[in-house]
Amino acid sequence: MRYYKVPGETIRRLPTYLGALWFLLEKGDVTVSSTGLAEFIGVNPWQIRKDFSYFGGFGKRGVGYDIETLTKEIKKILKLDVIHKAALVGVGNLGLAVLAYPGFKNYGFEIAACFDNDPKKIGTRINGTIIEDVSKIRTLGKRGINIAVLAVPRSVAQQAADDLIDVGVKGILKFSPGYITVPKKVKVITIDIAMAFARLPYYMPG
Amino acid sequence: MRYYKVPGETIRRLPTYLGALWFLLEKGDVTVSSTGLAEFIGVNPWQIRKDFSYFGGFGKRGVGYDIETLTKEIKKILKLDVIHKAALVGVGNLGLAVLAYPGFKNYGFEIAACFDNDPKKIGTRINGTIIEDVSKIRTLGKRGINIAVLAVPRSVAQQAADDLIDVGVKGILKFSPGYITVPKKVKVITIDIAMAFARLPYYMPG
DNA sequence: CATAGTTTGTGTATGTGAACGCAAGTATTA
DNA sequence: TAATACTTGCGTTCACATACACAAACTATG
Repeated sequence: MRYYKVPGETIRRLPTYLGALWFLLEKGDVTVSSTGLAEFIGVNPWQIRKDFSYFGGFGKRGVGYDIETLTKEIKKILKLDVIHKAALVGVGNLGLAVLAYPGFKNYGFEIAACFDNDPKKIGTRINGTIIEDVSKIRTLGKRGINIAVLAVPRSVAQQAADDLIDVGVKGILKFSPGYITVPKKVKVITIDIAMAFARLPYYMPG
Repeated sequence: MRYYKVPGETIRRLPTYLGALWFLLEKGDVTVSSTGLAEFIGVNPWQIRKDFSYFGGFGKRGVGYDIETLTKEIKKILKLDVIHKAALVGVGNLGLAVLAYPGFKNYGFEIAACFDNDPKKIGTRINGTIIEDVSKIRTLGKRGINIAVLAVPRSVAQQAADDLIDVGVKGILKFSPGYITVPKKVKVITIDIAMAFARLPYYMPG
């Protein structure tokens, strides 16, 4: 492991590789070449090899990559080799979709707490977790949760984020549009669906 | 307008600017400087000026940018100055969230058709549109719809995309994980929630 | 054991985007 | 009108990411 200076783009691609590897593993494959993996994902083979080389290289020349080993190594790099407990704030349509999303478990995430401010929802059980009042966010610190999914309207996103950070949350996946201010040591990744959508017409012919 | 060679990253940022401008307009502001807009969004002022300069520059030196004019210009660049009818394929949790998402209208999108393969859902009305059987996708061509949101499981994503492209869809916003093959003239933007999530632990301290 | 055929790992060239600085234009004030 | 303060537009420099080529390492085969 060199970890010398890993490009952000490489980190962005690692989860993609992971997803593809699971698929191949399920299919019964044992090893895969950079070429095979590349055309499965839709990128160039040398891109894949270069990405892995930042961490020392996981393959065997003349053979390829052992899928199981490679999976483990990538998980280790991304710190996904331990279970991460996450909290969901905002159990609206989007929040429900997140709860039902099958992909999270694969990556080692477990939604261990849900919060909402709608009295009608509070107390109901969904997917095995009881929806709590947002005021209970401050109990999170003791529950070993340091990741949160923010699926609330823009107007309350900053407040919710502040509360989460207060109790030790270090990473936030935010679905609300707009910019929020957070301390440097907190990582926020924003998915703005409408904004992704808005780029489509530009690239469409006609 | 020079349109000489616009970086993809610039196009990626334009919707963000649009979102911020709406907010400022609602607040009652009339003009905004690159510095003001920058700190509102969380980027550098020269980034914003550079981005606009690719299109010829919309501001007035010593004053700033007229918010209303700027909004119109950005919409024109992104081809958002006309209403785009879109189809939703897959009315699961995520599909419902998309339907309920308030942001789309702002950008000029209208979900004009919904499809699912669940007999229990077909025929029911949601947000003003009736859910149709996926076999009805082939009627889309006559309805002037050339954009689609794909919120189906990975296993049927390729098939659904093929069907959509057959009837003239040119742009797809895909939520399913995995890679799909499409003709060059079709633009696919993928949002893989789990994958975005998977990057978080890497950037978190501890 | 030698040879042919694969496939990785990585140094380098090329391309693309971000950061910066500054001239040029605009408003304001005296 | 002149001077000052402000803000844009854009050329240039620097940093990062991709594309590529090729030596090194491994397998298979006769």
